[in-house]
Amino acid sequence: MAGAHTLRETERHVDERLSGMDIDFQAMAVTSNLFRAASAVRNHLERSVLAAHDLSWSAFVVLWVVWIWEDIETRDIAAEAGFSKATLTGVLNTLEKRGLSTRKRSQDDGRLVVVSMTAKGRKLMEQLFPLFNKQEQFVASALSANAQPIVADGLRKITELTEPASEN
Amino acid sequence: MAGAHTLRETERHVDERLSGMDIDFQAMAVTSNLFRAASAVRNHLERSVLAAHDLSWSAFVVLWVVWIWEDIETRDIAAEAGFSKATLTGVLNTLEKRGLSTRKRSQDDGRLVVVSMTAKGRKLMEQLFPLFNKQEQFVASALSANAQPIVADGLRKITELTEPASEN
DNA sequence: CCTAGATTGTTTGGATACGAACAATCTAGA
DNA sequence: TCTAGATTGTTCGTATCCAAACAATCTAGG
Repeated sequence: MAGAHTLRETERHVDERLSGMDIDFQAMAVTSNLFRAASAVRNHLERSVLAAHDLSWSAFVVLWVVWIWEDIETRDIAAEAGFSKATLTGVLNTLEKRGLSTRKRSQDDGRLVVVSMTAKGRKLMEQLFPLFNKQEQFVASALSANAQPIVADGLRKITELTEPASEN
Repeated sequence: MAGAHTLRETERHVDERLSGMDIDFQAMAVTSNLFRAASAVRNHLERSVLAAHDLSWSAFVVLWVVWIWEDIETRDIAAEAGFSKATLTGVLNTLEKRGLSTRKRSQDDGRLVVVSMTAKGRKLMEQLFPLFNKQEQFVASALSANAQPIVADGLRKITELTEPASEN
């Protein structure tokens, strides 16, 4: 990541390059920092927590959603986790092969599939999530106690504004 | 995305599910909102700006970096854009095929490759980036004028804390 | 009861991304 | 000068991800 230029160097260079144009630099800083932060944090969490358990990022996200909601329909997992149902099919195959989750057809509606965790999967999450949260704490420690809720709130508002109504 | 549950519903459900454990909920909110926001914003920008020009996200990022830095070495592009040099090779092939950028070997060091934009690529960015920035402005409008620099700053600090020293 | 349309999960085909191996090139030390 | 090791961009194999097409199932309207 980091590379040859610091964040500040880059921002300064960008300012110069776009000086003639009518650009909202503050808005640009918000989005570009958003992507760099998300990518850096994801990498950090993958390396510090997930790699040791050979879990991909999306596998962990699905595991998390299922753990939280318990007996959740796949269409809801996809919506909650934030990727397509095609992708979800593959991830669920992997988790099932590893004995971490199971699928069963809904009795009410034959089109639906309900996912639930195995005891093994639950045990894994009970062990894994505290470690994960410790690293989340490390990430958040970059912010002052005052700034933390402002940032979390701001990100939530951004999500609500830009997230499409539904569908995947 | 959005799905069956609102963000608030989810947070409440999570709170209940983890009530017994020693979890830093504030830190969890920061990171989980970070990922949802990044994904939602990326989708929004892809659909509202990039799709019309048939540009992938990473193609646009590379184009942006080259546009800003002008005659940049590929190793620096990869670092700046945030993905591996293997990925960069593919993206540069695509951009070159479309006549948006060119590669040439460095004269000082035969291992290095220097990338620069074509006139066509420059024209595209001059047309495209203001539209892109308009949407960035829309994204940032989710935040109050006070909150914008706090969020941008917070994200920068998170990046600096979690980004590995270098290497890709 | 029947059927056209809607909904859901899976499959398919193609795009995107990365680590490891590789060839070309540079550099430091004898 | 010569050579072992380091650095760089590309290739290769593999994993991940998505949109579109598809089959199974449900639902609304006659």
